[in-house]
Formats: sequence, structure tokens, C-alpha cells
Amino acid sequence: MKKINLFWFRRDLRLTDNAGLFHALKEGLPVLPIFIFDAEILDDLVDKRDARVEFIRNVLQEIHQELLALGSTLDVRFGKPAEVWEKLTTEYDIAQVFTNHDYEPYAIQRDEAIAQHLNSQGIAFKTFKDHVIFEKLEIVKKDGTPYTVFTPYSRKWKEKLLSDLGNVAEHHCSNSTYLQAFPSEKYLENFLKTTAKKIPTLEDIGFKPSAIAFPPKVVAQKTIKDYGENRDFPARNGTSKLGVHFRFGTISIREKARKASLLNDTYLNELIWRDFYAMILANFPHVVGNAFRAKYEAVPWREAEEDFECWCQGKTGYPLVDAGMRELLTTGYMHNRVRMVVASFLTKHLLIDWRRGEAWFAQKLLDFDLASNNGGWQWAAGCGTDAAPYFRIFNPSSQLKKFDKDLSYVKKWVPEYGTTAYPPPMVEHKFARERCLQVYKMALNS
DNA sequence: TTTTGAGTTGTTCGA
DNA sequence: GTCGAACAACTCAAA
Repeated sequence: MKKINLFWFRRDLRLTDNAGLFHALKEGLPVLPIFIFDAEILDDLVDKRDARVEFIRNVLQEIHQELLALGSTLDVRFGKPAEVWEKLTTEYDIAQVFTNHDYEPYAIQRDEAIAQHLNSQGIAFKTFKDHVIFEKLEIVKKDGTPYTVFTPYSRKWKEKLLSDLGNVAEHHCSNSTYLQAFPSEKYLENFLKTTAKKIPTLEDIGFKPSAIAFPPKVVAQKTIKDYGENRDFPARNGTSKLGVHFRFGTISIREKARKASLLNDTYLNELIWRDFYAMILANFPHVVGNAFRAKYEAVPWREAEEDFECWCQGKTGYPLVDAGMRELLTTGYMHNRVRMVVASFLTKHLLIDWRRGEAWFAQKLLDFDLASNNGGWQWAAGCGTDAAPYFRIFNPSSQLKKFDKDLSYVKKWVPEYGTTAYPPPMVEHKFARERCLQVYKMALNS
């Protein structure tokens, strides 16, 4: 049996500028890329029309086509990773396994177990940074501990990006070595030449097609350039909609950060937010399931099943909230500004546990990312890292007036708005606001 | 150690 | 309609 190296695709589904893949290919031994549909995750998905699973399947098919053209193949498995790796180590004579870092608690545990198994077989398990620009402890305060406030973190982040450029007059973020591509595409001939494997269909892994449309990888330069002016208006096409591609690694974060650093600082900041929350998750894994600030666990959330259902279905009687929730249900996407409005409404107006909103987003969002979703929800609820005083409560009516004045976004998703078919507000704003202030105050003072 | 300044995205009230 | 202060008083980061 021929000795080979394996590259394990996870959240980095691309053949270009892929750190782990680059390191695997340039070793010289033939590389076989693999992907595992994780039964531990997929078996828990109740809705078998999951757009994310479909997205991954489509991308794997594309990658497979590219590999076929090179005389290679993609080996796609279904099962529990530990069991799949038991098999792989008996089927192939593996020298080393390459993959990219994954910072979610489940993934960290999984990778530790796999690394142990591989090492016991004399196989090296090599992992690389690829998903973020700076990871866990690369940006820290002077005392070496991680930041928990965004602005000083972002300043340090940008400083570090420039730190390798010295005093060159024309120096610019985009030239930083931290944003340089890993040219994995230069070594494509090093993929293992072998007969084609079959890529499982959606049905093979127990799923069905969704009705969700996937946003393109390409964004108009103008969109990024004008991002700062347009991004808050949900009716405008002002955001990149690249979330899903960052989530699955179908585009390179370094490539986009390079562009952002040239085009628009507000957009670059959004990419830094992504690094920030990935860093928070890596350093404070208790945020999964728990408030970052423990004392906020004292807030007595309302059970309110019916209220929660109204929120999920977009029937709150607040048009901007309902438009957002319906956009989510229909498209698997929601505009960023509206995400804040609906999150504030659920946690502050309805006093429903942020974890339930987080879980609903996790189920519905095509671009769902554990770190960013959790960070956003904790921010909205006021229990997260950054200073968002709990008495800052979004007024869904003034948000509508500010950001969708002519109602074009609302009319698109809530066509019955303004007719008798549209329900009255499920809770009066002034009442809800005062109730929230009182409940939080009580909880935090006890 | 203490102090100082500042903190993604807000709202309301009264002049 | 616009503007600035008050909201209520916290926490972090750095000097």
C-alpha cells in the first residue's frame, strides 16, 4: 500500500488559499482529501430539509469535479468521526493528517480524540490557523490576558496587522504577511491520482433539498465601498451576504480582509468582530449555554410559549420585527440591523431567554456561526462581553422609522401590514420597556 | 494602586 | 423638527 497524506476538509471547503491544504500538498507525498458528514451533528437535526447540509453537499460536488479533472477524487464519509477514523487508518497507509483549526467546544473535543487515535497509530495530526486572521491568544492585553471589549481589541488587531511592515512609506494593511494567501492551488499536481469515489447524494445521508437560494461568493466592489452608508437599511442591497461563505470556508478570510482593508474600514471592522467572537469563544467556552457575565443568570426569563411562537413566526404586531422573522423563515437569512431589532424584542420586550432566540437562529440561519451568533445574542440581552447597558432597549417603531422609512422592506415581507389582517402589537412598547428595566434591575441587585 | 476615559449599532424628554 | 442631556450608574483597559 502506498503511503499518503490525508487532508480533512471541515469548515474550509475550498481548494485555493487554504492553509492546511497548502501545508499538506507541499509535503510532497500524494494527498487524498476527505470529508466526513458527522452523524453526531446530522442525527440531531430534526428538519431534514436543512439548507446548510445541502450547501455543503453542493460544494463537495463542485470540489469533487475539480479533483476529477486532476485525476484525483474526494473521499466523502458518513458517520461518527471517531469510527470513520478507525476505518480510514485501516484502509490507507497514512503518514500524516492535515486539517485546519476549529474553535467550537465540540470540535476541540473531537479533534483531541482523533489526534490521540492517530498518534497511537504513529500518524501525525497537524492543524493550522485558517478560519480567522488572529486566533485565541494572538491579540492580548499588556498583561497577556485576552480582551473582552471590542474597541481596544480592534485597535491592537490593526496594529498587529501592520507590525510586520516596518516603516515603509507606502505600507498598507493589505500588504501584511498576516493576510498573505497560502497558495495551495500551486501544488494541485500533488493530489493522489486514483479512481473516482462516489459522492453521496443528499438522500444517501437522509436529507432532502431545501427551497433556500444560496448567495453568491462574489460581491460588487461598490457594495463594500459604500458599506458604511448602506448597511443599516434592510431594503438596500448594502451588505455582502458573505456570512455563509465565511461559515463554511468557501471563501478565504484573508482574501476578503485584504480587499476590505483597501476599500472600507467599517467593513473591515465587521471582519474583526468575527475574529473577536471566535477569540471570545476560544477563551471563554462557558459562553455556550451561559451568560458571559454570571450575574445576568439571575434574570427571571418568562416561559411564554405562545409569545415565543408569535416571535418565531413573525406575528408580533411590530412590522419590522415580523418582516425580519419572516425573511429568516423564507430565505434562511436576516439583515443585520433587523437581527438586532428582533433579538432586542425577544429578550427585552418579551423577556424570553436569549438562549431560545439563539437556538432558533442556529436552526434557521444559513450563515449560522456559533461564536458570532452567541456573541450577538448575549450583546442583545446585555449579558455579553461588550458594554451594552441593559437599559438600552430598541424601540421597534423608531427603528422602523429610521431604517425603513418608506416601508419597502416591511411591505416585501409583511404584505398585509396596514390592513385589518395585520395583528395589533402583542405587547405595548412603553409597558414592555418599563417591565424590562424593572425586572433586570431587580435581578442584578439581588 | 488608583484614576481616568471610554464603551458597535439607543431612547426619551424637554427646550 | 432638531438638539442635547439624562437615562442609571457598570466595566474594562491603560496610564
